[in-house]
Amino acid sequence: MGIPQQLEARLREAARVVLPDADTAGLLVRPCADKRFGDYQTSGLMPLAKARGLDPRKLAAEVCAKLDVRDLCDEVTAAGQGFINFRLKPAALVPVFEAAARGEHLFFDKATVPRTVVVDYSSPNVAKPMHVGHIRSTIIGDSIARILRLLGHRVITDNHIGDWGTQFGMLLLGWKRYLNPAALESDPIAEMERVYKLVNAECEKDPATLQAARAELVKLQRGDPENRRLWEQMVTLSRREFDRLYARLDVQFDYTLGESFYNPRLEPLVNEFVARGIARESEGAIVVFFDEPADAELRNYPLIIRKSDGAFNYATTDLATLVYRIETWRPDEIIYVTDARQKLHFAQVFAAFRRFMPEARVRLAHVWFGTILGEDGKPFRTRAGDTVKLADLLDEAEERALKIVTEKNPSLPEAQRREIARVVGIGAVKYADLMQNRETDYVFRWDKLLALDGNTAPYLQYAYTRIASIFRKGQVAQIEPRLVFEAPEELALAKHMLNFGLVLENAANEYRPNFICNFLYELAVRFSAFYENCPVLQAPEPLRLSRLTLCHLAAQILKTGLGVLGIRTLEQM
RNA sequence: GCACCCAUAGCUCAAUUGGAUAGAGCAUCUGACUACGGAUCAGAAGGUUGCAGGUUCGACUCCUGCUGGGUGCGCCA
Repeated sequence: MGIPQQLEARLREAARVVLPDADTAGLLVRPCADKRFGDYQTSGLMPLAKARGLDPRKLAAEVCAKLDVRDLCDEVTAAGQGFINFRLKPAALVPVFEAAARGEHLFFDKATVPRTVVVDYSSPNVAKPMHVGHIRSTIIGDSIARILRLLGHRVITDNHIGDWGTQFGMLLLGWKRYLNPAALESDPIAEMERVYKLVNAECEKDPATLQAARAELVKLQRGDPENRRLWEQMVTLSRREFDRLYARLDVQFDYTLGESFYNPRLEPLVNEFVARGIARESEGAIVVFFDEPADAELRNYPLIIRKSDGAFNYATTDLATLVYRIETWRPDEIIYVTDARQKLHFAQVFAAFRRFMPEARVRLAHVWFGTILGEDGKPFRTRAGDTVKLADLLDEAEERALKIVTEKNPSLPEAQRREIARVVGIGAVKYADLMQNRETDYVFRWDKLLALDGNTAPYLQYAYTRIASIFRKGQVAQIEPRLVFEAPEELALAKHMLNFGLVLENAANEYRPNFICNFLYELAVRFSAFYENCPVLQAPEPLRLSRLTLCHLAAQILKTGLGVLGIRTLEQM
């Protein structure tokens, strides 16, 4: 158990002595925002005092008197309106750090009760290029999956690709009429997109073309062998392109079960909804109405699960997907990572699902993120103007990084510079996206995504390489863990590391990778201060070993923390 | 029309169950390279947290109203 967790446990014990019947679940110990107060604080006694009509200062003082943390803290004080502040005793860090340096832990605990969590993210559409709009879902989803895995949970990632739907009528028609085989060879998705757009434009003017496209769709849906074959080819070609991008992004999926996978399940599902009275016919469609008090906010937003023409829509597919996941993996939780525009849709699907399987205890989370805006602050519309393809963005990022690596380190062989540029460029793009609160709208700016200075991934990677450089230069392979504190920068660095576990937990609970970015950036800032003020290799023993221990652990946290963001570290850059 | 989301420094963003004096980066200005990588560091400046009320010991955070922007709303996904 980590130090903040121990403080919290002791605090709760003391609070129970003073207030035997109190619910201490809300009694949390958190790092002090202002270090002048101490290292950790609790503000949780004030609500308890208020509920009982007690004087919060007095309560804090009483709990403080019962609090036995002499082994961990120099100073524990009741302060302000009813806070308790803790200041750690440097000696208390020694066993924790020595254990960490021996590889026994890295300042976090694995979950005692592992959960099974399905994470649904990325979900590109067949025959369309992945553009910047897919970056957030892919990167945030991947990071959430990595965080949960690090914390010891069983994670199942599933890429719910758009491989079915009405667009295939036009695609099939376009394929048959306008396909350029050579273009398909060199850039399949671009060519599929081209013929799709051609037919789409034609349909708007010419009813006959629209009719023909619909006929192709019907043939596909009825299992026509020719159309089925073409459709399979479209899916295969698209997935090959997606996989190329996922490889560049270092993103993997356990499953890629697209919408088409659920086709056989749609009709039986709708029938059961109707048979059980959850859905009913309305204006020719089959609709779920939310008339129960629990679903009051959806009262005016019914959910169509079968269209009046008999076809199913994405709500049907999402419900079938949900049921399949429950039956197949028995998850404790399912996480959907999509943009904010789908909030109502998921609220509807989740509510319909609760009616269908009220006994399911699964937690359903729609992890949404802000709309992508252009630099003018208006929504970034792919249809209207320039769509920035993800592949082009990554190319540009790597090019910029290569230029800088070549400037800084011209003596490195080109292959190595290219590899560094790849890790730095992709890392910068990911970090720029992950570091901000996912709920705020996302302004797409080349400069922001490709920035290599300031609070960016390269800054963190650079801190890591400086540490690697120390070990290289000192020819230090293994260290005997020691810990002595001389300079204030050493203590500040060490204390920060203790919070890695809290941050991982918070990031997992709130689905907010940016908490980890903040933590790592602060770690790197503290490391830089340490680096400026505390010579390592030239320090006399035992200071040298102690500083090497701090360096080693800071590097481990940087590597692991960047790792759960999907960002790699380098020994040299 | 109804619902949801957002508004924080010039710009892009943080702010850990409602907690103490709202923090970073970029840009601007001033400094620091004969210590382990200057993709760095130290410092300055920059704020009526959209407006007006309310709840609270305490509000960027919760409630109400308003302004401005965005998104969605039975047969696209």
